[in-house]
Amino acid sequence: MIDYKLIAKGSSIFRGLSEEEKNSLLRDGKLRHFNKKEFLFHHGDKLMSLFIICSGTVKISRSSSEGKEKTLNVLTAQNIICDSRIYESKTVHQYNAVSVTDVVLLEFSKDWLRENVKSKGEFALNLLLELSLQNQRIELEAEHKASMSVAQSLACFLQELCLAFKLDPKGFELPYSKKLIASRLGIENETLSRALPKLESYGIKVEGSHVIINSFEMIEDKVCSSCSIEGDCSIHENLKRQF
Amino acid sequence: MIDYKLIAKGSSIFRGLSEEEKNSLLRDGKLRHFNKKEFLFHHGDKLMSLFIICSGTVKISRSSSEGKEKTLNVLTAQNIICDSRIYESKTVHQYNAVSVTDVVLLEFSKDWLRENVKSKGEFALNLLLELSLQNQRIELEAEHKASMSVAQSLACFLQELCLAFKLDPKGFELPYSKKLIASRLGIENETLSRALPKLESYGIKVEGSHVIINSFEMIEDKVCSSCSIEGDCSIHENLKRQF
DNA sequence: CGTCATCTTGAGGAGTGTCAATAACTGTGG
DNA sequence: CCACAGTTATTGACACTCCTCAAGATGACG
Repeated sequence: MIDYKLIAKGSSIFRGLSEEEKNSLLRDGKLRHFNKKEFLFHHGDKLMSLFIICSGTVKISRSSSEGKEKTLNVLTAQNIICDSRIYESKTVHQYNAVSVTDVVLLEFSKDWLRENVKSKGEFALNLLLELSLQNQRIELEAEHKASMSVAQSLACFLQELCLAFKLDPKGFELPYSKKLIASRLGIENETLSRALPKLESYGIKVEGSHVIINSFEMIEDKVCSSCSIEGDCSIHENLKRQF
Repeated sequence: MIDYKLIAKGSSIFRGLSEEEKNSLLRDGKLRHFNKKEFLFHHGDKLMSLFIICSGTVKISRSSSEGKEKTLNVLTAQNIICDSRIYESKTVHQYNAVSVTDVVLLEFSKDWLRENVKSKGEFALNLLLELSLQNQRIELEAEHKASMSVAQSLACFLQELCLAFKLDPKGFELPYSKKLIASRLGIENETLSRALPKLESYGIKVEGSHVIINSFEMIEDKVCSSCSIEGDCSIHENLKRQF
């Protein structure tokens, strides 16, 4: 029997809280199970809860008016699924959330969130930090997409993936399909295919779904140079927590 | 003598608070004056404060490694200038903030913010809402940039501008230069110039800096359809507060 | 072993960035 | 008030990147 609450306890939104506080907060969570390719919620559903992922992978997506589906994020254990509209008084989900694998979640109500933000100052600060990190990630991605070629974005993405999943750079399998990666990067499948051979110039070799990373220069050169002038770059820390 | 604190009191982060609370919070603000084209802070400066704009216009920008400057946002009275890294323990600014016109601000310290988040639950909720709206704006813009042509983005932008500044659609002057608009939209000046004539098909005519908007179809069709399935679209409300 | 989804490869085209030249505007000092 | 310099805006030619459509190739799975 896996202790899902123990996993959830490691989520960043509980950081710095006492054991009692964590347990008290977690007591209100409702355990939910989903099979793969199930919708956790649809765009347009009434927004009632936030979730903490205990196991599995969840895709956050939106389908545009032209029928195309854009993947906004791919989340795994200890990440929270929290539509940022939850802080508005009465709204609907802006996204779809679909399980990629089998998934276990803890569900918390909107009211639980508001109550605990008001009464627990430390918790409020954690949420503000979480939201601000999300903010930074979105901004950074927008910036990357504007200023880098597809090959560069992809190199960056693979290196982040390797760090986030703690995979062996000397050789690992892609944790999810190229189709999902393309959608996540906001490009077409064909464009992704064509970018793969170009990665050799960044010290990355991809054959099928097998990846070998010889250098992390993209992250060193690009991400860090754009995030801070000082040497103490916190982006790697943040990346690990946000994937 | 203008009462700058009265203007600041109207900022969204104080919403729902009592008069006493507002006054107590505002008591800690330090009034700052800047001439036009002055830096409020540079990318890399130690992050110490947040600001509320009392009058004037401020450009938030970042200069990329290739020396190009990207405008991330343009802010005016009652907006807050708050680098989202303020919620991290010890960091530096990620952006530059430069005054476009003469500017008056109220400055509040990072510690002031943390203390009041902890002790005033309603204030914490306001900040979470503010941050989540920022989040939504960035996401929406990224999405627009990916799915719309420059002419569409521009039409959208001008219509938002008109609403945000409460300008007369039948004829108004651009509140800031085309160069700044291009930078704000993440495009080249030349591309902006070439997009202007195309706006006629969206019911917008631009000659020099004079703009006439005959219909708001872009906002109706594009923005609202992408933000919510339900009829009660809150984006106009949000737009007005975020410009 | 056949079916369906995923992935790869090719050819063509639309849109935006780049470079360069010129025009319009702004502000300054004489 | 004008002359000048510096910025901002427009227009043209061209290159490059990515998207689209189309056809195969590969792989997963019943």
